[in-house]
Amino acid sequence: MARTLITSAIPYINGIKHLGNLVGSQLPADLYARYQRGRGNEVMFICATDEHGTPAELAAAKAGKPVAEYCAEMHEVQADIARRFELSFDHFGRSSSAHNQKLTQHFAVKLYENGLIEERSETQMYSPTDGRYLPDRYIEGTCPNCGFESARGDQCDNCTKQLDPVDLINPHSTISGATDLEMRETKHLYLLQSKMREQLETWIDTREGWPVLTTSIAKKWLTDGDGLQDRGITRDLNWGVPAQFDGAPWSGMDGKVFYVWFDAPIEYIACAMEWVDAGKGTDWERWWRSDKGAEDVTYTQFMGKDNVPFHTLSFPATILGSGEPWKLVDYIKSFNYLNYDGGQFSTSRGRGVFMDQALEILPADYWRWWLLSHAPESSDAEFTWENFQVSANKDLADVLGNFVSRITKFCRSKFSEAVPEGGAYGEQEQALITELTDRIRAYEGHMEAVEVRKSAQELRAIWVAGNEYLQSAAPWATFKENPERAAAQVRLGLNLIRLYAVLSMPFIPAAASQMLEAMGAQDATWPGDVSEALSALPEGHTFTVPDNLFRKITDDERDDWQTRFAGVRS
RNA sequence: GGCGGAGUAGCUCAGUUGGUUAGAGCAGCGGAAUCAUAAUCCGCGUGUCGGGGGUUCAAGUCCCUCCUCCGCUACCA
Repeated sequence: MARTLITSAIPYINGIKHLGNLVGSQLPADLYARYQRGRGNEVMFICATDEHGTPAELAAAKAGKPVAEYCAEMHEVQADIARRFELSFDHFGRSSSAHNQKLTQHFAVKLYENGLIEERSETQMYSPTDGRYLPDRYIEGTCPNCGFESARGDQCDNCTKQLDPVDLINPHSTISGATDLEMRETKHLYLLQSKMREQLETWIDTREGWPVLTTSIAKKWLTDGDGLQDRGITRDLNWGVPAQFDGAPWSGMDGKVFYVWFDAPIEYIACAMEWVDAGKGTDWERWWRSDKGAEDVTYTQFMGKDNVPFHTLSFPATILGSGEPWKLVDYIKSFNYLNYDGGQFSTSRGRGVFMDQALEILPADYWRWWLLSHAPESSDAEFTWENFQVSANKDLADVLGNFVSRITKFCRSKFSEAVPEGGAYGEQEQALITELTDRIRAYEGHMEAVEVRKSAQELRAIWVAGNEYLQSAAPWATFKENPERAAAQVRLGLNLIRLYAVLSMPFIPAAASQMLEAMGAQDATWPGDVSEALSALPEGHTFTVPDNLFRKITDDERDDWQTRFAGVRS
């Protein structure tokens, strides 16, 4: 049995994520995990909250809570929403876990021992009023280049020129507005990624079939300017993995923590340890240690394009640089951005639909289907309410939902709520089986290749094939002259419902479960031989007519939502 | 500025290593059917493949150039 390790980029703790965040990592990762499980493979699907860094501290302060308490609460909020979206994580961990702290420190020691970490002194903006060092983008001032008054310390939004905070005229803190900023000398640990440039480039160059988006971003960072740069992996913050600890081969790092991008990917591993603690499994090493059973694991990562440099370069540098046999990623699936109705989704400005709001409006399946069938794979994609309404109504309600409805109701009215007996499958049925076999094999191919949109397209075509069959077989007509023939046709139709449930489970798990339940199906194994799969419900097997699987989105609702979500999230 | 992605039918998008009349879904028009959620099925596409130039027997696909949109640009995560 093949084993698949799947990780989704871990969402930042700072608030509820919007649909763009969801479709960029967690949702496609869930699709793939569900598919692999459906195929009978052993799966470990990991996600967590990313809890460290300046924004977490500031959000906690704004909420008037200690940061640990704030993170614990927000973790629960995100975990609850993930459950309601039916994201099937085997474990949803926390980057602030004790396991991650210990493992992060372990990696740092190994990297240091291997000559890949060194101390460097630098000067940083410090704000006495805020009592903290300020990252460049938390400082604003007048751009020395174009005179724009709200230029950020890292880059001017007006003239796009890259800046250094010390260049700004009248610099001030964006947190407090304080202007008494001063440059202070501070010491940090640097990960010497430049020493690993060749090794990383060779690794990237030998990956096959990776998305262009993934490799092009990685190559750019490897070759741009002087090539891959060393990176500071500590920060002057209170909240995070302490950089000074028992057994640390350096000193003077008191009061500093590791940079969130250093410890966040390590949480992928630590999360498996949390999974053991939670009593969900016993052996995390057979997933993560090549010397302890993970050599035959296939590891796939999902993320938005902004995460690519850290997953193609920084994290592999950590893994490879440790010199220890940790599992390295086999395939990196990256996504472009989803835009919202002519602009960007914006967490800070509250623009667009957020995960909790989406679920207040409609069940998860509607969102899952639209988002996945329009996943921003080849380029940025756009969410519009009209497109959402049309897709959901047409694909889910009309093509799939109505198919289930028409066949079950016809059977109930002309036969009973049991699979009709008599008659036999003939040429027409054989033709359908042939078509479905081709399409299911194509569907599998697209899923294996993590081609999300193509998979959705193929699944839809599989649903359509059922309607085509019913239309040409016309059991309502044959019933009048040849009830036996109609019985066989309806029997096939009912079996299609069960088959569709199995195939659709990765996309729309709730509806798929309803279909299985209505059909009283015990067997939900993936179809090998389609002819066999369409005999799973035997003659005389009882079922119930389910409620309509999907209701239609009305024009009024669409207009209402469009207005409601146009402005700022309250 | 640099780098990357994108530009194909009214809309959303497919188009492997260049190879016959450029495809799908939706919308639109016509028809069939009446089991079903006014659902379904069938038929109907003359598109300067962003503009221009080039290579080739052959270019949506390769090369050059220009235009437009988006993203990244290393201390947000």
